[in-house]
Amino acid sequence: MATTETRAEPLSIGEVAERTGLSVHALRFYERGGLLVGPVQRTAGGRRRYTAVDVDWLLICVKLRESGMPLADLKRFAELVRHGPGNEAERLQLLDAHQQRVEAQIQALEECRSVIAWKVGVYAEYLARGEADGLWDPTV
Amino acid sequence: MATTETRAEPLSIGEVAERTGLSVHALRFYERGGLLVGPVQRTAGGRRRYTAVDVDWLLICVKLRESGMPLADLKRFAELVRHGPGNEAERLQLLDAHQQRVEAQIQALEECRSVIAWKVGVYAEYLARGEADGLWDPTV
DNA sequence: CTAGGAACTAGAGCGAGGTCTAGATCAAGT
DNA sequence: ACTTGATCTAGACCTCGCTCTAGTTCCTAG
Repeated sequence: MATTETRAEPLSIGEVAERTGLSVHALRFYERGGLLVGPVQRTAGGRRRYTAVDVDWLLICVKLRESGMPLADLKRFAELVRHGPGNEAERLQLLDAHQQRVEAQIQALEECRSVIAWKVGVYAEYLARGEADGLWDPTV
Repeated sequence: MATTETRAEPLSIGEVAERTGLSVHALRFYERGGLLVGPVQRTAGGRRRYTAVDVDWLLICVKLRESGMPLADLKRFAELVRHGPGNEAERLQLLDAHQQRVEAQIQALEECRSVIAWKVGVYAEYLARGEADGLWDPTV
C-alpha cells in the first residue's frame, strides 16, 4: 500500500491535508486523540513532519472513517499497532468486524436505492405523461 | 407501496414506532420539525392516531434517512408534497439528486470494502503463517 | 375507584466529529 | 528588516439528530 508517489522527504501538515483530504484541524485533532500510531516528528521550530508511513496510516484511517468506523475504534486499532507485535489477532478481529458492518451497510444502501429508484420512477412517469390529468396526485 | 398488512384502523404512536423502527421520541420530533405531510389526527384526549398513509410516508422517510438524506431535505420534500400538485418536477429533482448521492456512496463504500478486505487478508495471512517469524511486523 | 402504563408538551442535554479562535511563532521571499 | 503565510497550542464552539426529563393527563383493567 505504498503511496505511488514514493516520497523520501517528510511532509508538512498542509501537504498531508492535501494528500489525505483531511483538514489540518482534523489532523491535529486526530493526533491529540491518539489516533496516530507514533508521535509525529517535529522540526527544530516545532512544526510537524509527516513520513510516508504516517501518511499511509492516515490514508487507511480515511477509508475506515469513510466507511463509518467510529473514532474510538480507530483509536483502539492505533493502540494495538502502537503496542507492537503480539496482538495481530485482535487487530484482525477489529477489522473483520468492521468489514462485516460495511457489507451490511452496502446492502442496506442498495435497498434504499431501489426504494428511491421506484419513487423517482413514479414521479418521472407522472411528469412524462405531461400531467394530462391532474387526477392522480402522488401524495406519497 | 402499500403496507402489506392493510390496516384500516389508525395506530398509536407506540405502534407506529414499532412498525417504522423510529422511537416515539423521534416520531414526535419529526412532527415538530415539520417532516410529516399533514397534521396527525388526534383522539378526543389528544393522543396521536396515525393512518396507513402516515405510516407509508414515515417508511419512506426512514429509507431516505437511512441513506443519508439530511432532515432539512426531508422537510423540504414534505413541504412540497403538503403544498399539493404542481411541484412534482421539484420533488423529482430532489429525489433524483439524492439517488445520485446514494450511488456515489455505494461506490465509495465498495472501494473502502476492498481496501479493508486487503488489509484483513494481510493480517489473516500473517496469522495463518503461525507467526513463524516475527521478522515481519505489520505496522500499517 | 384506583393503579399503572402509555402518551402529552416544551425544552434541556448529549455524543460524535470536527471546526474555529486567539494570540504567538516560524520561515521564506524581497 | 519586513511582510506574508503557514503552523503552533489549548480550548471554546458548532451542527446534526436524536434522547431524556419533568410534570401532567389519558385510559384501560381489576
